[in-house]
Amino acid sequence: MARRATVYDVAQRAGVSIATVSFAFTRPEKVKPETIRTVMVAADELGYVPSANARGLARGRTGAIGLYAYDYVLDPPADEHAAEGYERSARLFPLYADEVQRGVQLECRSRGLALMIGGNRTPAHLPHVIEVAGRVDALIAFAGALSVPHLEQAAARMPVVELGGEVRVAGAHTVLVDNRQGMADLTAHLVRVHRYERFAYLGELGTPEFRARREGFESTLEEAGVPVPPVLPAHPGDDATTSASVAALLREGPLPQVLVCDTDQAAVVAIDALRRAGLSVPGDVAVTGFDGIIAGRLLQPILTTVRQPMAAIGRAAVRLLADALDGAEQPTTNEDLVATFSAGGTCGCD
Amino acid sequence: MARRATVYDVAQRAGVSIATVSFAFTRPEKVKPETIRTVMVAADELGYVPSANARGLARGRTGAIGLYAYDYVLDPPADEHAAEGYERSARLFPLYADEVQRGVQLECRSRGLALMIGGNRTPAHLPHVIEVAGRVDALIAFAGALSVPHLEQAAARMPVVELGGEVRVAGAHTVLVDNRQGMADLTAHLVRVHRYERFAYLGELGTPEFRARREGFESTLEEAGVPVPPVLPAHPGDDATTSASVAALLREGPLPQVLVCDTDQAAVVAIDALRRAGLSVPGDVAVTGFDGIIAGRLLQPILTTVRQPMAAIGRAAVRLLADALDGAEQPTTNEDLVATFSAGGTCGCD
DNA sequence: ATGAAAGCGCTAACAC
DNA sequence: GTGTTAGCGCTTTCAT
Repeated sequence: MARRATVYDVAQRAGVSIATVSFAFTRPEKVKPETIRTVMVAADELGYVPSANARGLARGRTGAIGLYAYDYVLDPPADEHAAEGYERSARLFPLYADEVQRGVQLECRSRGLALMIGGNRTPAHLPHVIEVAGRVDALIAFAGALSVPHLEQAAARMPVVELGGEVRVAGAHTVLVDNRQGMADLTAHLVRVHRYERFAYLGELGTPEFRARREGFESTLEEAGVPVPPVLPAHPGDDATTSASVAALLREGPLPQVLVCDTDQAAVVAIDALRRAGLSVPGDVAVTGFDGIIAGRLLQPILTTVRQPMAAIGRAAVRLLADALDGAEQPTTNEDLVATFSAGGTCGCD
Repeated sequence: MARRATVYDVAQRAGVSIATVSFAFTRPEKVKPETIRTVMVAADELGYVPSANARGLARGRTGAIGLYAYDYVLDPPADEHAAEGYERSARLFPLYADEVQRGVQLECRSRGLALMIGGNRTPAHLPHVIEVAGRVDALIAFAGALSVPHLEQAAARMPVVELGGEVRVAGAHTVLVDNRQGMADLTAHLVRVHRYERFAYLGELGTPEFRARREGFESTLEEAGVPVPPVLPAHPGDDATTSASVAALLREGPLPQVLVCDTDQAAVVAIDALRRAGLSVPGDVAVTGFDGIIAGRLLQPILTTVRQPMAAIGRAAVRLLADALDGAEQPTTNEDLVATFSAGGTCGCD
């Protein structure tokens, strides 16, 4: 590749100083129109492209924001076998994080912000997030994707917003969705409308949002005097575990009346597993999810779930950061969004 | 936000020189283990995060690659009215570019590359792509998203791969899909199996890939001695035009037997428009698409189309760039991928 | 094994 | 309105 043209080259060719070149690009109103034209011509001829690195160094800002997501959001199946089922899995459709990312992209675009999406394989002791943090002015992180210390470290040097979390880390802004209430609404529907009494619960407690969902579930059952089932393991991105949990449920019987899953993804996998086992959903077992991903809307019948405003979450995060970036040192803000119960057919309705 | 700690701070705290700090991070084998430990401790205490900008400046590389997509890929509906229909539109589902982007992300991630997704609102005369180009080591661009001069300008200073194009720009690598053959296969199916003779064609000729599709269509019809219809306008991201073209078709009659669309997105919109007009697809008019997006698989019946290996396209692009980046000055490579005819029900099959 | 010092390309005072 | 110049934080010879 040819050596990149620099301000010096352009300045020389245009017969002006490098400062003038710089001004011509960044503060055209301070430069004589004719001079600007001369500079632009020289720049074009040289194919000059300002170095974002140098600019960022000098300005102390990069003009980009970072997005840090879970690993599993992007990870493809490891082997060929998995890859086969993969084609038919929920992963074919955009999941929660994909939808949120789309919102982030849209908002970044309309604000002229570059978006940096982090990689991995980072040098030894540096957490992956640093890889991203070193090149952006602000950071968006999915709740649970970063340890609290790392979040705090990042928040100490730049605006950070945690997405969908329930924990308010010192210095980090948050975009919250009321997971607890959403799951409570869904559970209440199952108890009051369907009169279910034997529940099973598929999910995990690894992040604040999952815990909030579980809480909404537990508290509603307790209020209704319905026995609270244990948490059977299911992790986003690990469909095998979900299937295994369903298998265990079938093996150990008796079958619950309804299987409440803490993500749509788990619900989709669970329904598939149940149907393969010859059971009807919702005939033999009702199933519910959480998130509102597309795959759920494509099931027959449609998945009963709690819809998160995913794109809005992403947009809100960018908006928060953009404000923090040009506004003064703001107090940490928390944007609250609602999660809406959405009755489909898998809960037994219709 | 607190001032970021720099190498100087770390060096001072650890009682070493900045060079040693730098070495400790980048060439640990050249530094005494004990020194490394001292440095790391100091760095941790200070919450030191290397500045990617400074590093990039000094090294001449950023470690990031850029993705430049069409505007319409990301643009949300402009007004509220549009936003309403939006919910029901194909845009709900990932389109061609989204699927390709996913492939790009996956591959970047597994290679430890940061991915920069460009914004807009760029200073006057600089094309948007420059905004991205200034911050990355290599660039991926969708065919037609950039003018040839811009592509060449970018290619002069960094590895560039053009996605899905048919034109081989000087210095740019390409990932090609045989659009011509794909469309020829589809058209042949319509001619031989269904014996259609009255065709309509919805699409555009604005990019090499679209032109290639049209060529595959035309040549197949010509060989079969079937009259070649004109191109009725339909542009990705502009569903209104597509609907208008369908309306014109209905108004001006007689109805063709089959409507060949050069994208799935156009096909989905066209089918919707036809059905709203009280027509049956494929009963009254058969319709076909091109791309293989998810939305097409969800139609009743399934959309007949030509499937592009979208994720594979994205991955191939990154692979190409990564090779170019660490390999020597390579000749421009062209990766060829196939587009597979996929018979659904909208062509009249079943 | 470690330190000194010269850039990398650009911005932003501050002069003129 | 334009030029001079001192950094921005890091890498990287070249000495030591």
